[in-house]
Amino acid sequence: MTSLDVVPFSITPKQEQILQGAMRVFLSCGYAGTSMDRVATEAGVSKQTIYSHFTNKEGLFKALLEWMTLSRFQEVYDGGQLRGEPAILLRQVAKIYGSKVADQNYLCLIRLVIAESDRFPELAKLFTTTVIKQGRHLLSQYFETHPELGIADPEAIAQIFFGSLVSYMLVQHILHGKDVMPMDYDRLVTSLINLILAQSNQDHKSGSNYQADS
Amino acid sequence: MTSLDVVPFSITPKQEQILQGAMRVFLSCGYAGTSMDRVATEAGVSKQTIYSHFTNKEGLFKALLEWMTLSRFQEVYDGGQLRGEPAILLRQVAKIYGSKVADQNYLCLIRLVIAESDRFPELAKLFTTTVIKQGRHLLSQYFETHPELGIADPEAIAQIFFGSLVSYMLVQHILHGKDVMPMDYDRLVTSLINLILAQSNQDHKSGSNYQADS
DNA sequence: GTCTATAGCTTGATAGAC
DNA sequence: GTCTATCAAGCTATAGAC
Repeated sequence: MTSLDVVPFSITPKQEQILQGAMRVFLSCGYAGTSMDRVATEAGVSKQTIYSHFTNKEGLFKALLEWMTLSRFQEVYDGGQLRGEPAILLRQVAKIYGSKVADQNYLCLIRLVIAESDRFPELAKLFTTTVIKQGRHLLSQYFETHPELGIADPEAIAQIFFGSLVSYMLVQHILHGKDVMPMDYDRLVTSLINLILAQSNQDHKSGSNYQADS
Repeated sequence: MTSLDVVPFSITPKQEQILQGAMRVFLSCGYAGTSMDRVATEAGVSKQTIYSHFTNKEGLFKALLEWMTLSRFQEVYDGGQLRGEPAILLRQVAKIYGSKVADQNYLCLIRLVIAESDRFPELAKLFTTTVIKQGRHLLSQYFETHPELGIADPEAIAQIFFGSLVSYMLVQHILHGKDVMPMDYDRLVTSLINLILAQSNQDHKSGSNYQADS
């Protein structure tokens, strides 16, 4: 029923031509706001050509988002395990993340995935699994192999790390936070790294600072 | 030109009836996916009645989002300054935030604001200013009045705090992360609070842990 | 103020020539 | 495989009765 689990992407030149056009329209107009006529014009093909390669509007949309999600992030996460000095590595990860995500096309992809997350939940899950889960897992593993950092819950801290970066991009660049509450990216990253690395400078009385009340 | 700066909201019963219907349709179908016929049916009025109260589809949409944004969050932020023991207060803020935002209608509002942030940037700015900026400011002020916490950059830490919560809600509930990478809210909040409060347990050699490389 | 009826246009999808 | 031509359905917005 769905081709999301295993995706052997082989794209013909014609299909890529169509997807490039579809990308321009879908990313700026959304799913409902995009007309197949407009896609045909933008891609430089006739409408029927689109329908012969992709079943219908829904099929074209799914193919586009799978294509963008997978092709974009396999170039980031193919490095395997993370290595290096904590302070330098964390800053490097934040820098790579910032430069990859701050790209206009990529921000629009995120916005579109969010916008259609109810109509196309499988695409949202694909995005979450491919992009966010893998990032969290890699960083979590790094924390686990560096017990000297004194991190009690690596998975949660990794989620906080990426979550802070995600919400920064979302609020600053998509929700126009840069106009009404600007904040320098380096400044945020610096505070974030100091926060995490400060764990290793104290005696580890883990969990002594709070009392859960549930 | 825009009525976003000062919003003296006085809604007649008829207008509220229309907005209630419009809310149901817009929140689940998006802007382009919503038809005025459907709104009319859902609200139990005729189409022309809508056009006589709100100029056009765009006017109805703007009025709806302003109404929802402002009415929802004045009940959260009217408490003024934050007070109390840090560990307890931070957990309380996270709890209130979690219960307010985890609401289905509110998640849909966020999704809609993000989805239309390019077509309606003013609405995105209103949302950012009303919801996120105010929260960050209140928490930042709290940190400033509690120097014993050893927080070097209150504004950045406040952004990290709310950013972690925002991205949790976004990834878990909107992007279906709860299905592919579940994480307990309390677990995240606990790690987050420990991270922030750990600053006070170490000697404050601020900025000694990293080296900026820009 | 609120309704019904409809104008004028665009939509997703298809048929048939080449 | 790719094109032009076309269909039925749905769209925003308005006109005019009451």
